[in-house]
Amino acid sequence: MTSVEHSPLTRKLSAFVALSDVELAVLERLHQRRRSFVAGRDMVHQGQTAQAAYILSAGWVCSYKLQADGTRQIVDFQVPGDFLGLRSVLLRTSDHSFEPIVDIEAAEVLSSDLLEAFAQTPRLATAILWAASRDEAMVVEHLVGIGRRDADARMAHFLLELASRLALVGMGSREGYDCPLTQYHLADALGLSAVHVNRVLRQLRESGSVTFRDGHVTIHDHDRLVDLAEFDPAYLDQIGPLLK
Amino acid sequence: MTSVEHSPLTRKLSAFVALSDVELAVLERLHQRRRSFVAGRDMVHQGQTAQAAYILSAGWVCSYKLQADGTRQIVDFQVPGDFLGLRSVLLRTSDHSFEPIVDIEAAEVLSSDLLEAFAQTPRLATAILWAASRDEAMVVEHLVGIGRRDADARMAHFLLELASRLALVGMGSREGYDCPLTQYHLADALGLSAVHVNRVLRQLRESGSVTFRDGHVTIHDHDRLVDLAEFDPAYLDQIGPLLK
DNA sequence: CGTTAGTTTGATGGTCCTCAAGCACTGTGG
DNA sequence: CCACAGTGCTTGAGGACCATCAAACTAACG
Repeated sequence: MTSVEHSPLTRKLSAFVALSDVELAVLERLHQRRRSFVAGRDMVHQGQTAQAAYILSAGWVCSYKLQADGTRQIVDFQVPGDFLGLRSVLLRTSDHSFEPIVDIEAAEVLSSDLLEAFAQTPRLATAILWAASRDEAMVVEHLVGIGRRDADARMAHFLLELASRLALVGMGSREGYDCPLTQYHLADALGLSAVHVNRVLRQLRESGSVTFRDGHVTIHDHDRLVDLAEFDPAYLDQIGPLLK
Repeated sequence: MTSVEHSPLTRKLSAFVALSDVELAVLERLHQRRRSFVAGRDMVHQGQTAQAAYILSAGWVCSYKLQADGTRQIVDFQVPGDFLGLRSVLLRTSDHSFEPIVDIEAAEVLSSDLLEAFAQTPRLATAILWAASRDEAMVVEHLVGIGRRDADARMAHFLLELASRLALVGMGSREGYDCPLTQYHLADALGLSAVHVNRVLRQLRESGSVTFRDGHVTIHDHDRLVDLAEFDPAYLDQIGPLLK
């Protein structure tokens, strides 16, 4: 490979905004402060005042809210190229916790780094705000799914969204992708019990739509899955170029 | 009353940030372009590229997403003092529709107005971004509710959140508030059927916690309701003063 | 005074939860 | 090398919660 290795975030943003060499350089410089976190130990706790955000470069993270009765609701997952706690930097809230699902690599981004980068390249600022707005749209879509889709459609939709997101950073395709989530993660994210998640997965597998097994999602029949989920990727694509 | 009449938004922001006279003036100037919309006719459609945001000054609005099968999910409600479509201005997406629930009064805010105001008073910019982040936290809490609370708790939580929000703009208290929503609105927001909403309301009424009738919510036993909902208002309060 | 929008209640059934138990695999210590 | 505990997956049985269908009732409105 002769080309420069780009970070997943760079790759993601480049899919939507043509970034100049200068902008690319600023973006890569945001990745200086490298950090590692081990699976299972929360990076940020609910209620904590965080002063830094992270750019995830390898591994998976989930952000969740714990309830008084012990149940938890996973709000969303972060995959390589995603920001983590961006809102907590721009403002000062951190209303949920972050847990690495596997050992992860992330770049710490201080508030000052970010503001400086924004000042240098406004177009980059727009691109990052775009990414943040896309994340928000995903939360809204998640809300719709839990409120108005049955378990099968919810699962199908979720697996398709992941496929889209991972494809954007070169970690999957329409045929499938690696996925370290357990059925408990799926349950906590989709508002189902782990037992029912298992049954839904079996149902999807036996119908020949998709198989989730041994950390790998295999999409057998993409069209059928899209039908089942009524999956409309508009909320992910943010139709049309953001910046020319 | 000898003091100046302030807009609901001003009132809301003032509860969290001490605004100077200059900042108050800039804020009031954002309210120049007054608009009216009639109940039931969408202000913004899903997919439309909106160039303006609105500050709601009177009436209620809901933002929702329609699905292919005809069901809809209400993502949140806007009450006086709330922004509408703020994200669509900063970026350019409008992934859901806005419907006035009653006839409303709103101030149209152009992208340029907003940027100008931000440039003049950075503290005001922070305050408005704070409000936006609070809205986002409400969506997250809504997600948690639909995913992990049963119908009674969901309803109780919803009614308490509204009480908090309305109290902030002087339109209600711990004892109750006026509320123009129908049981269909509640159903679409809470991910329930209208029939079940009715039963849940009856159950809450008969248990002496809260009564929702004839456009008015009466909270009989605030503590019981908080218990039932496991309501923790931390996500609304954004603890501590944002700016001194 | 019929029409429409919203509320109320009953009956029935499906989706999904809970409880319970067994299985496969991995890592750990005796 | 084997017992064992831990984690995650799988399947069955029974039941709760909530959806759906159906119908009656009220109030507002032209």
